[in-house]
Amino acid sequence: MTYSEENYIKVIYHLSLVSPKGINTNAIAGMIESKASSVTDMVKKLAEKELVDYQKYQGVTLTQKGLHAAKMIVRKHRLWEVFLVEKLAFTWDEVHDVAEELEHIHSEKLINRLEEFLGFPKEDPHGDPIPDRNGQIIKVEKQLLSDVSLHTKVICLGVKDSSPSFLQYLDKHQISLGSIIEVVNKEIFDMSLTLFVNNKEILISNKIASNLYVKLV
Amino acid sequence: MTYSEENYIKVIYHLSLVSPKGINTNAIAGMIESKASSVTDMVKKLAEKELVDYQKYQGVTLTQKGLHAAKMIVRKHRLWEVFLVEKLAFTWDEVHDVAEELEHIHSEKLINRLEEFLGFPKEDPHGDPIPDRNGQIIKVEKQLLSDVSLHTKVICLGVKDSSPSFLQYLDKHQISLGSIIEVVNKEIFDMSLTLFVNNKEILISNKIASNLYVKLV
DNA sequence: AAATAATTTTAGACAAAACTAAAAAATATT
DNA sequence: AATATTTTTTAGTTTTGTCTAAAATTATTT
Repeated sequence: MTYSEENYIKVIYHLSLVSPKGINTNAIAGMIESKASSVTDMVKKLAEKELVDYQKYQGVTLTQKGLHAAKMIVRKHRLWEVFLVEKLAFTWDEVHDVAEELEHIHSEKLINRLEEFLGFPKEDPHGDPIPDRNGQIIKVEKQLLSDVSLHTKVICLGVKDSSPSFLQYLDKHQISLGSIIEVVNKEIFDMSLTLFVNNKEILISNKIASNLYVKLV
Repeated sequence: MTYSEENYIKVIYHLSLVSPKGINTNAIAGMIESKASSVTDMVKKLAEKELVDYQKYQGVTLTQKGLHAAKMIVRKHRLWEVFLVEKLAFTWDEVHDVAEELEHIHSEKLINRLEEFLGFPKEDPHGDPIPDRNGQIIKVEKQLLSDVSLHTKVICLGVKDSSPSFLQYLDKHQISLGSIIEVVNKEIFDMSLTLFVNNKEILISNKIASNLYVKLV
């Protein structure tokens, strides 16, 4: 598989998680930052390689083979992100572009050894699950911090939005994966929250709260 | 710089270390495993980018800019090799192909952080020097084990030949970078050596000895 | 249901990086 | 020095992945 093919497969995978029907040409073009005609060309090639099912004008879906390939790319991306953050002290917002390149390194031995070296992490620094070597994904039932009821203690699992400005905001307020958060107050007027984190009280807007995934206890 | 351009620059660099004149088209083609005509094409492009000096029929030499680019690629290759061996338990003979891919990851921050994480190593697992972030290379005066005189203690620095069969031989006999070796006996007839390594005596042929770099003490 | 709008595909073109085959230049040989 | 050989370059294709512009199809609106 070429660099470009891998990117298409990855994008189709991410889009199918959101809408499980056939993925449209334009949606793919938007993500890849290319044109619809380029997507049609590539999709035909992927169909010939039996990585996707494709019928003219009906969009594409991944085959079993394509799904597995996609998961392996996501696995690599997320394991490299863990490496960058945990071992090389990258911040949340710095990892994505580098991982975008590293995910294309072709060596199963490398990625399996890396996984072992990192202690078989189950999630990446954004809280997204890391597929295991068979493509199995363990899902944690997570909810948005904005939906948590008053006086509940939760643990931070990840983010919904992963734009640099948001990730930098979290860094600044020392909220990271695994942070223990208690909802101390909810303001009815603007739905802002008062949290107890790191032995301090901090105030966050509803927009922040509705982009943070957490789970109970 | 594209993947392919980087490979050409790297090969030209390695060839210029051996013969410091203009590097011929055929030599490059041999290393890249391509054809002379392809090399001519690429060399023209590199000349336009001012990475090499090129005159028809006279071979190429790296410019300052090209030399620096080459050293940065070699730096990445060798740092990744150290990572693979020291952190992911790859053996000497397994690292090259993977490092060949990893050397093309474009992130200065990544490679500088990796260098720090590895403790600023000065040599890769084959004993070859690692250029620092400015392209500076520290050369250690090394000699071949076959040239060491009797009853001398030396430390293993690297290999001359790096074919898998040789590297596997060394692994099997537990000779690695940093191994302390004493030459206990030299057989005049076939120039084979008896070594004292790891508290054991082992016998090695002259061919082995003349492919191992060592330094005194 | 016809007309309009949006999406998708086709057709043809281009740039990068490789190739083959033939021409040109440099080396080597007699 | 003339000829033969090797090396290098040119010219013309090919493949991969992209593009624009036009045609075909599907979706939406009146």
